[in-house]
Amino acid sequence: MPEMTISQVARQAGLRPSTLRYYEEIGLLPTARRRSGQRRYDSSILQRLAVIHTARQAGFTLNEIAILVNDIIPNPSPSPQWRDLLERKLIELSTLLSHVQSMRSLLEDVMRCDDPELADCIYQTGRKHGIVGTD
Amino acid sequence: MPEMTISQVARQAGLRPSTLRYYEEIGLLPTARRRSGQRRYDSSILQRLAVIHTARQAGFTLNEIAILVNDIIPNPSPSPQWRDLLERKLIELSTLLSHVQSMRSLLEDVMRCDDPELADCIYQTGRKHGIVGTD
DNA sequence: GTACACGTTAAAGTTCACTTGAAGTCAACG
DNA sequence: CGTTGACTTCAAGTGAACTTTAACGTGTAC
Repeated sequence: MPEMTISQVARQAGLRPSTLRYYEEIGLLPTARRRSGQRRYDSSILQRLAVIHTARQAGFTLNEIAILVNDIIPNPSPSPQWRDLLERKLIELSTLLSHVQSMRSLLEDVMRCDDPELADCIYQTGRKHGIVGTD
Repeated sequence: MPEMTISQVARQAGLRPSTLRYYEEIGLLPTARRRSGQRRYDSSILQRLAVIHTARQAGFTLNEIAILVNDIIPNPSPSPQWRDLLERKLIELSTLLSHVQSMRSLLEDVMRCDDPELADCIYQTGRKHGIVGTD
């Protein structure tokens, strides 16, 4: 089995070793086993870090991710309390989705201004999206 | 014309007055005109705040938003430098989009576990998304 | 055996996006 | 005229997510 050191994992995940230690410290990652004091990981950590990364990008806080991966997923607790949390988070995600989409259309509009009427086009785009005033 | 005070704007935008002062301070909002020392806004500010809000949600930093609304949109500068920035930001947005979508599908999968086999279902979902190990 | 790369912890520092607190200004009300 | 309430500025504080620093340990290479 490929035992990886902290910096190997960090390099592959695009993180710093300090970040991995920090994640472990706050309970987002399980305590890694030690080989003479040093952390050793196997490759499954990478998938887990990918999930954390995705969740981060999707606007979850580290705390929320810790709740998700430590409490909600592995616990067979029938408590409907986390259902509310997930429900709220799903709603948040869909508003986030629409915000990302409208932001993309704004940027695409601005990008499309490659004609000679650059200034005008940008100005129109700005007005369309409510960035410049309608003075 | 409806001249609004800072707290009226704040209430309507779902922000605190301190946030508006802060936005003005860092140049994200133009210096508001003063009526005997106090800021006065007209309703166009709300649209602008909405754009800022959308951009925030879409993962832009306040600094990036300031560049977008102050430099890129209103300037007829043909400098292709901001084109690169926008290009990068568009790419970021599409990866963000896919992250949001996969996060949503993860949460939806977890939510769907409302049968008697709750523990198993959650566990399967966790494995499917690489949250629990394949030990 | 000692130099060196890489690891460790604990504590303090950094950045971002605000918020809070102190001290003061201003207009309207009684 | 005084007090109330909403505003002002400026400085310091906050929380999240890390990073940096200092002092120390460990295994390999020469």
